[in-house]
Amino acid sequence: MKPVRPQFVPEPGLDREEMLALQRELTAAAVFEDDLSFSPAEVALVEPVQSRGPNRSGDHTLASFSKGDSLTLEGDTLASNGDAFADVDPGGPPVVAGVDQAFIDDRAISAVVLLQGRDVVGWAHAVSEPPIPYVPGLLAFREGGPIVDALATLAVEPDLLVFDGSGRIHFREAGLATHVGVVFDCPAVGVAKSLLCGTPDEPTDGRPEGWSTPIRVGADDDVTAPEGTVIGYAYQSRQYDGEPRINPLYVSPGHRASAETARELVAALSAGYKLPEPTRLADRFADELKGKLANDT
DNA sequence: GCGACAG
DNA sequence: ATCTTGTCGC
Repeated sequence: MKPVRPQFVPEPGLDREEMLALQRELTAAAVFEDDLSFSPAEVALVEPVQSRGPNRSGDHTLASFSKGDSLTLEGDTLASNGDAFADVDPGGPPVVAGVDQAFIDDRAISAVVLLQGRDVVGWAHAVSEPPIPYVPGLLAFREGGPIVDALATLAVEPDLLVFDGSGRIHFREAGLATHVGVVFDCPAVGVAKSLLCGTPDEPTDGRPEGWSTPIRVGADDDVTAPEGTVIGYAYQSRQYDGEPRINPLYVSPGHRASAETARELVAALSAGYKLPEPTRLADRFADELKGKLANDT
């Protein structure tokens, strides 16, 4: 896929004010309403993808992303591979991309896994040097570039992008999911493991599986959206029966999805683990790449 | 000035 | 994000 709005690609070398300015422009282009070509029910998963047997084509194994995953090191963005897409079913369920990152010293590994229903139909990755350190509110300028590079190698257009990080739950409503979603003008949702900003309607501790509560802009919250706006949801994707101790997920719209739909999509994509399958698999993929990269270098 | 803050 | 053993439970 190609960036539809290259002017918003997070390039290195910007100072803080320029990054903030870019985020404000980006937010104006973001759509926090449903503009999807499918419904959450169409991406519903019942069981974890990795526990299934050989898929339709029979040669993908999630335990080792073994098909076409050789690493090629060249240039600043050192590697990417957008191959292995022969298995996409044109008439099948929506294609969902999960995106995550891992780090080794001063290198960032961006990993993308493509899911169509319960089939892994492709993956891609990019290795690069993070332009800036982690700064709350500026994550897209640290991880966004390599992610765009990896996504750009995809031979098919995903119907949905799922990120590990916030979307609209962000000081300027311009989290990683929103930023990259707008760059590709692709429906996107953000899935964070902790809350960046905003206020839950109710306390989130010890909630049962399936529970959720809105995240709103409170009077004391430093968020550009009007007070009272629902910018996301706390969603309990998994919980233990006995002593509840799993924290909820913080789901928010990235682009072209409402907060409610973002929550429903994440619920439909969850299959027994805390993280929804796309993000969980991307996380595993990133770890695997990290291991291979640690040796070779 | 102090605090709080995705990954 | 990353550094990491054992441990409780299905």
